[in-house]
Amino acid sequence: MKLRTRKILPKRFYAASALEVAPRLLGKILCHKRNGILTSGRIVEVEAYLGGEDPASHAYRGKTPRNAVMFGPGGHAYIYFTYGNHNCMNIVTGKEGEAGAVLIRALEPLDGIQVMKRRRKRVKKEDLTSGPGKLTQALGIDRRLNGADLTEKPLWTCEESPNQRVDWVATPRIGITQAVRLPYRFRIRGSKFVSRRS
DNA sequence: GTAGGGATACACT
DNA sequence: GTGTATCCCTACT
Repeated sequence: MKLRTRKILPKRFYAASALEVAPRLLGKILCHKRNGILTSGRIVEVEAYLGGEDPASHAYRGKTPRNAVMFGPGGHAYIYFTYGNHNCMNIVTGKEGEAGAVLIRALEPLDGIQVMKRRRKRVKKEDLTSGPGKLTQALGIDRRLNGADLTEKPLWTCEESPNQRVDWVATPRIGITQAVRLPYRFRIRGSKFVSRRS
């Protein structure tokens, strides 16, 4: 991986609503350093989840121990365990007290690809991070990082060039049973690394 | 197409 | 405290 200047995204990047922040996260880079090993990937697919007005959101029925960080200030990680096997990572958005988060659905692997292959027991680059449960496994992210501040190590988000243009499309979210028609899923157009389900 | 897997939330006692 | 329906999924057939 060639070294380029990567700037950590500031807190204010996450201050807007999940619907606004979600497309802006496309093209940004998610990094995790664990045991001295860096793994990272470019965000190519996300979904926005709002608060009380979004029936598909964990925050829809109000604050609980699980979803509490969704109600905190933006710029933190909301990580939960589901289906008995998988962790999913969201990025909390908005101000303290208002719920909202962006689910990271897929990445394009950048750093630590050999480590990802070992963790995933897969060799194809397209199989490493092309789904929300896959990417947390590849990057070694689990619930211990729930609530982590994304402007600091070991888990953070950054960008290579501030004004880069990203060509994206909005489509309905997937894997949910409520509010399935809302176009709250955002993908980089043409990326090979987006998730498969639809 | 579906088995697998475990946490969570909520309705009940 | 217990029962149970559900879940922002993956890997296999």
